Amino acid sequence: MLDSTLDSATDAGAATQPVPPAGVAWGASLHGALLAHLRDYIVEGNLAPGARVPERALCERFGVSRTPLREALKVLASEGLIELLPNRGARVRQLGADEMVALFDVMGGLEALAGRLACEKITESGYAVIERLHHDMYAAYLRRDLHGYFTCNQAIHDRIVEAADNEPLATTYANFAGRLRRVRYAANLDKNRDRWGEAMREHEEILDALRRRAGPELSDILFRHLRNKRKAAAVQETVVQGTTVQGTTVQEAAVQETGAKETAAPAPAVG
Amino acid sequence: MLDSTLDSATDAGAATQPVPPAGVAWGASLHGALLAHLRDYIVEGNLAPGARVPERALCERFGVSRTPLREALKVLASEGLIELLPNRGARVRQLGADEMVALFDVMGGLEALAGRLACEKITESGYAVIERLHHDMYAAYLRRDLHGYFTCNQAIHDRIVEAADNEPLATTYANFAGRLRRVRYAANLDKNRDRWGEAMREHEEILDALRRRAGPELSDILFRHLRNKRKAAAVQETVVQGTTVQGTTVQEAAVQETGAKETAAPAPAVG
DNA sequence: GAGCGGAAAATTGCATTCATTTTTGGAAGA
DNA sequence: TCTTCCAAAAATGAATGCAATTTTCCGCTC
Repeated sequence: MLDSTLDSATDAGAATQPVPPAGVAWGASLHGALLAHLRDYIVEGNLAPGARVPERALCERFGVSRTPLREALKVLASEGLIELLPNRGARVRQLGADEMVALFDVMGGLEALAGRLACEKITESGYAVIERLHHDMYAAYLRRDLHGYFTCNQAIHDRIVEAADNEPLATTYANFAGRLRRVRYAANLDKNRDRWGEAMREHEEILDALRRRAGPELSDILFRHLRNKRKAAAVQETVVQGTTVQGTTVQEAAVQETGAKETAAPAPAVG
Repeated sequence: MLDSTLDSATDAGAATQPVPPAGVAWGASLHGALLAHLRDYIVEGNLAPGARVPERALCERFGVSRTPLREALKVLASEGLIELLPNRGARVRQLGADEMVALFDVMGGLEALAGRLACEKITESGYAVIERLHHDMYAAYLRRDLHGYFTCNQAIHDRIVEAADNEPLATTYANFAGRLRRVRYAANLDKNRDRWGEAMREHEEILDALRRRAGPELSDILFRHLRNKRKAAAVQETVVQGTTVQGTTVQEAAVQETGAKETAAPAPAVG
């Protein structure tokens, strides 16, 4: 059975990969549960980027034999989270700057699609929820509450994807979000007030287009929004180790292989 | 029944999944090779939709033991090609009408993204290739050459994705293309001349927008193009059994579980 | 003839085992 | 001291084995 130490490994309100990849009850089987746990384990940054994935150790940690673990590794490799080297096992995928740009663009394309579909399908109450989140976010912006801002921001984007009501889209979105999860942004909004204001204005446009159900327009805005987000973010891949955030807890920063250090709570996204 | 002129339209220039999912040399390992073979085997329709995936038989067919085969099945499940039922093995995923619509929309979103990125990155010579394909396609249209039309059409879309120069996008695109591969269209262009002309006009717009490097515009056109394609296609999921094309080799035909048999060739895409 | 147990057979899921490759560690030599 | 080489140890990739679940099939009952 799976070790209880992993139970708390899941992140706060993040869209890691909650969507069953194929409309199937994956969580039921040992394979599905192990896969989810292992994915979280890696996405959370418990393994340094570029580091080998230690089969033996993970087998003990998760209390399974190598067979199901290796199956999970193959799947994670197909998700792009790790890479398999012939006869050398698996390594945690390390993102170069260009790969990161590519992933960001795909995220932009997926959000653009989500926005367009959301305009077609969202209900009035669904819109109301997003509108309220938007106002909450604006309030957080006014009082310079980064954490509150981030939370609302992510919730808005997640709601848009949800409103698109497209299962493969949601799954794919979650996959790419997970891949980019370990990427932190050096230039967060503290140091980049201009971007913060700009992002806030973009969100005004987003809400407005959504209100008018202007699909193509919202689509375009969302893509540019993601583009600007990337451009504003001086990228830096870091490793967060130790206790994971659950609500209000603060993470410890542990340096691994990179000299980079991030003391504050994660600033997962700007914008 | 479908016209016999479409016989070879199956894997004309199709983008099944040639892109290595993670920039790794997958083909080198047995796992990678088996995965590719098995994916093709299913995508080609050798297993009926909804049918059980016979582990034992496939092990013999591919000459491997169950361990690597099961690993491949897990990956294919994560790709959405098959589904895993706890203690009941794998089944070939069967697409309902709504799921098909969802997949088509994602394809539209991915092509829209590809078009936008292509406008940013395509070279003049890259554009020239697409332009030539476009003219070839138009010629095929004029002489009512469905096969030629399909081939050029698919090549154009593939080239756009290629021009986007985004590896995760290409991989994801190939994945969804594979999922939709078994979906055939009852209302092909023979019976739907209106759609054919409309599709041709849309492609004129596509080329024009690409020539002007009008990213957002091309993005929008491509999404609508895919939408129209779906709407025009009376959908019907079929099983192609029997001879599969593998280079020049011809595989044996084996009827499995469904009496359904389709001798004529697939009409993979319209427009 | 249709519906219903129930045991045998097949299948699945996972652990274990084995051959091969890679990595490690240290001794020998420059 | 640094490099090179080689054997031991570890790790990987795949096959096999085994318990548990599911499916099949045959006889029985209604």
